[in-house]
Amino acid sequence: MSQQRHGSTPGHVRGDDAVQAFPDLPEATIARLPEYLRALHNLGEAGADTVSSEGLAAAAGVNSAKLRKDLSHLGSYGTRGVGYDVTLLIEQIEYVLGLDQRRAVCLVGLGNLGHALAGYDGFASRGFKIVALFDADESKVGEHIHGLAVRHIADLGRVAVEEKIAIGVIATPPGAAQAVADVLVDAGVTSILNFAPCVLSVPSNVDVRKVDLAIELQILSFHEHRKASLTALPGGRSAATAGNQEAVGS
Amino acid sequence: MSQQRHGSTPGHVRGDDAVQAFPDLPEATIARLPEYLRALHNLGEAGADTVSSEGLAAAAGVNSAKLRKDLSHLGSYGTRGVGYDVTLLIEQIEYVLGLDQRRAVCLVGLGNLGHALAGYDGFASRGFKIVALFDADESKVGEHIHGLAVRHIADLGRVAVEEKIAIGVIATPPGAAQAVADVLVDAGVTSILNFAPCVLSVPSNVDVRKVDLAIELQILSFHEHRKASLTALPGGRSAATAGNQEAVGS
DNA sequence: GCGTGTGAATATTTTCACAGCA
DNA sequence: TGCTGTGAAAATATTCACACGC
Repeated sequence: MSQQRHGSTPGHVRGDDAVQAFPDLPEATIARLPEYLRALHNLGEAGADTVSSEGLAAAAGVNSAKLRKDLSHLGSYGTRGVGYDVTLLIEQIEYVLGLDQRRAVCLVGLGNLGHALAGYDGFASRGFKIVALFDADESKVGEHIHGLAVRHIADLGRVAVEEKIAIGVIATPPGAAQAVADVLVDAGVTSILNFAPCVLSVPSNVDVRKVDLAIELQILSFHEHRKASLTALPGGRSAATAGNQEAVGS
Repeated sequence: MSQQRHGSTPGHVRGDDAVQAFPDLPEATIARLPEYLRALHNLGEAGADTVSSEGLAAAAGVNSAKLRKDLSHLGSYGTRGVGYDVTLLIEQIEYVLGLDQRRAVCLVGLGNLGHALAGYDGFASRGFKIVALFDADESKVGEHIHGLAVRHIADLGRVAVEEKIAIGVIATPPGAAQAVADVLVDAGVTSILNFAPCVLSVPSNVDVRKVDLAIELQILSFHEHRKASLTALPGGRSAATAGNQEAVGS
């Protein structure tokens, strides 16, 4: 789902400069670590000191085998017969995700969505700080949104360097997104979260993740369509298909 | 990334009531179809009648082999030596995704994010119509947002049935999300898009997709962290790792 | 010749099932 | 005994490379 491949030189030629700061985690595992982290924080706040793979898996909505395999990639932080130490595991995952250092984020495009993102608590509370807002619309420049002044996009390059921006969030219309990405890249930003429904072209050292709300709905639409066609079938399996989240609501 | 598994009874026992309305498409393929569709619409508007797998792949940010394999699951809609007919392929993908019928969507939770979603053009323009807004906050009820009145969440069940809601979008705080999901499920809604950072527990016939903005940033943070640790290495590979989007920005 | 459609090869991810440690 | 950590097996997904039809 990530748009990038990472790690290891081609052909599996490794083991040379082997003392790598990171075990190279499977991409699928990385994508789940934040969910484990959130679940652990919940459990911690609820007063749990330790949690079993079964319990954490339920809280994170995965099955326990997958969770254990994922965590085993980080090393051994569990105790057999007991479970995982909540605090220790939080620290460990935060370290791996690089959340021990708070990263500066800038947000470009303050339309509907940009406004909402600027005010989204979840960023601040989970290791990120929005330090600058940009828009191309002169009439928006100077406006204060959730305590931050909107700057003109022409200042993006300079400010990105000054403020040591680590991640750029693009919430512009699709037509403007590539130009914004180019400016971010020129300013040395190597991670981009793109909400614009378009493909961005960036150098190979830059990571792009894309969130497209309409795509999510379209995927759901497919499943609706399919469910409808199944129930209409002769031997239809009573409308229910197999499998689902293992979780038991918090 | 989907939280559900779909299709086919366990153990691959199929071929009985085999005349299925759908080829059972791989989940990974389904997740990419909306992106192909968007790219095709762009190409169509730009005046293209046909497009090669190479061209469409570039516009969608994937490689051409993957694209051809994906499309081959839908059937044969290309012409060897020529490419794909843009209009025909659009129709075909829209049919498979069930976008030929416009689906009714309701949105629950009109905080920051909910507001933005209520006004998001991308929904209307890509096959969906928001037909109702709900919030638990009495002071918000009655307020008009982008032409729709906010209703009290107590009406959700009734309205969902009346309006034949196909998809529920949850943009409430995490503490309220499970209760909202329960109401949606009771009202017969079988597809949920969840923006609340929590796991939802639902029956197996209900599909849940989750979008968590902070998780996306945390995944990027991991890659930042790793890139930083690589450049600090002795034999570090010049900061650039392998592979990236094949796309050339529109 | 060009570019789709596809079988075969590879890579990745998930799941199983159980050995081993507290 | 209970639960982690992990090899091995199964299932999915991606990539290769080329036969085939326009």
